[in-house]
Amino acid sequence: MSNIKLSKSEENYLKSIFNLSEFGNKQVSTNSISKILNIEPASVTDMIKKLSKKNLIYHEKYKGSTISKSGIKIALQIIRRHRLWEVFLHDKLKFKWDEIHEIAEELEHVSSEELIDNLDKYLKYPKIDPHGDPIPNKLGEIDFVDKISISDLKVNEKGIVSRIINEDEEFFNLLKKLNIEIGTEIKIIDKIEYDKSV
Amino acid sequence: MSNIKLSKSEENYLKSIFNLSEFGNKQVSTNSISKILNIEPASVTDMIKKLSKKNLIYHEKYKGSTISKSGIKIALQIIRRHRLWEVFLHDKLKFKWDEIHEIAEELEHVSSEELIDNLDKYLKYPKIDPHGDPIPNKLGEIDFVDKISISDLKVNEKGIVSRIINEDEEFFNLLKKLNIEIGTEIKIIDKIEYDKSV
DNA sequence: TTTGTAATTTAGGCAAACCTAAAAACAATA
DNA sequence: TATTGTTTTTAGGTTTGCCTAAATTACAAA
Repeated sequence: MSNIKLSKSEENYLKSIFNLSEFGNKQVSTNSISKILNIEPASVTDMIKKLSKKNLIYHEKYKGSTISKSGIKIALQIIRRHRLWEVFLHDKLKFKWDEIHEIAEELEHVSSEELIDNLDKYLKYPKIDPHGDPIPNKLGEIDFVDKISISDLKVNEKGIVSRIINEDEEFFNLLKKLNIEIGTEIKIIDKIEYDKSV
Repeated sequence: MSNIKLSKSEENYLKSIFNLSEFGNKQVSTNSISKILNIEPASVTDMIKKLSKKNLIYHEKYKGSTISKSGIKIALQIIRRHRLWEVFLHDKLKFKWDEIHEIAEELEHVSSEELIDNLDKYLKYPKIDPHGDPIPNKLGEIDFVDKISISDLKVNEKGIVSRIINEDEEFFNLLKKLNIEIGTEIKIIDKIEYDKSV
């Protein structure tokens, strides 16, 4: 069951809805999907109808959308593919960690299960991707690791960068200039309210 | 110039036209494209118009199509991607050589030049793919190797299988049963006219 | 040279995934 | 509660890549 091949678009919507919903717990507004995918709200409504008909999400008119169990399952597989490809691109093809996202965004839609399983094996079943994000296994299970946000660290406390969430280019460049990568030990020197400095 | 991103469809047409044209030398009929791509002739005509407008092929109404220089260039790049991915799938991910074609068919459309260059490097610049077909380099140049067709071998002559052209499943299965792979030494025992036996 | 058939093109349609403009529902607050 | 502003949906288009049916052209055989 649930082996209906989805289009690239459908996959991207599902992934976004999953991400916005915080593991399927929150209702997601049409507007937020629109913003994240850079697609007009009217078009988002179209796709919401389509995904609803396939029971991948539930939709309450004018209220918002919730991702279903089977929707979550699929979203986790897409995320799994994405992150495995990121590991490959970074570890094997020697791409910088700030160049891999875009390419993985394409590769994640190549939909051979055998391909992903063999890739997983080849990479020795990695648990996190080069950004420090956990990689779901074949069953969609995620190995969580204790982590706190840098903005929750207090002044003078130390930590090790294990995950970089913000994905815009400016931020990437800032980190690059500061030589900050996954594994780098950092120490909070000062904090600006509504922000944080390192 | 010529850096207009092509759609998956356009790429597939271009690749087929190139293959049918024998390196751009022959005119290709609408019908032959239709058959190879499993798309109705009327639709092929549509796409021919589109590719003509982009100067990737020349078309004489009711006569046939010829691939242009820039068309060939692009086709070779697609073939390069396809064959590099096949090497990866076979050598690294340990797919059987008869499973790789279909997956490479998808991967070849992921259009990052840097990705392909890094993959090429990672695979140590292979010259042939697991089927024995030559892999064009970054510039589209191909390293030819002397080869003759098995049907041109005479009775009792020996040869080494270096390339398997026929791509349908039945034929794959036959070769598998006979344990024939790239590199296998074969000897012609008998010949049936209009066919060949090993 | 005519004619019949096969190949090709034209014409008109459809689904997917977008869009803009306008209507409807909801929410916030005066 | 009435009004205003924001979100969401509906309605109607567009492009891409396909389809079927019908018309046109090419070509070979009588």
